[in-house]
Amino acid sequence: MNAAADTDLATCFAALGDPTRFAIVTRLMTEGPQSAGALLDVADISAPAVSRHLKVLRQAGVVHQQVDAQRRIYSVAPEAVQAIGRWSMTKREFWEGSLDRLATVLDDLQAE
Amino acid sequence: MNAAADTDLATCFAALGDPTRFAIVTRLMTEGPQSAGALLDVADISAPAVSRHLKVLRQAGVVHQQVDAQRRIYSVAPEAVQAIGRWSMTKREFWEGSLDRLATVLDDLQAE
DNA sequence: TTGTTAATTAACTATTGAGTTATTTATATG
DNA sequence: CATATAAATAACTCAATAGTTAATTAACAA
Repeated sequence: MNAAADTDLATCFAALGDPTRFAIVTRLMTEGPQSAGALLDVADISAPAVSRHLKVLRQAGVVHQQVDAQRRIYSVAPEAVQAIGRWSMTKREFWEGSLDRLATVLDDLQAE
Repeated sequence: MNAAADTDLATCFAALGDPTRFAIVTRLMTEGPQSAGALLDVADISAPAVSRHLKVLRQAGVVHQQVDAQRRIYSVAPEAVQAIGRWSMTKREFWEGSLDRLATVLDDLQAE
């Protein structure tokens, strides 16, 4: 809601705006936490390139890093995805005529 | 849900990732639709710069343009904000233990 | 110790992107 | 018609970013 939170959100969007990083985050969400090396095939790029993308995501607070011996295990930060959802929801008057219809959207999601 | 939709979402995130563009979108949502000229003071930049930001937002589907004589009136595209919200919601298992708690979050939002 | 694996950092290149001023397009108005 | 207003496009500069290969750091294993 405040200026600082908005800045963080824009940073978050910027991090997710890169196709490779979006693919990394999608992969981590659908397949669960994995190492930097396991993420190498999300795009046809080198290990250092993936490493730098992960650094951007980490600094934006989109992913968390967990050390396991030589491996670094990455996972999606729930708070980040939640923050994006909250942003959309607080602006919902722009995509919904009334709060009543929100239930319908949620019902649709459950039906998927 | 499909690959094309994901690409669009990443484009959307990229558009919102720039601080100036995020400010433009926030302004349009809180104050309602307005002309390119009226948006000039969202940042200390020239009119052509604002114009180009609006073009990026329009091409990403984040804003709509409406012609009114010489003026171009811009407004936030509800579908874009909704799409972002849906993305977050479909991934909610990463930020919520169960669907039950979703109601609590929505209650919090209503209480704001 | 020595070698292997995992990942990051360093150094560099090429492209993209955001900004500028000047110009063009289009509409309204004296 | 001539001029003013509104916005976009053109042409350009500079900084940021995404990619590369080579080198470094760190932990495990023979």
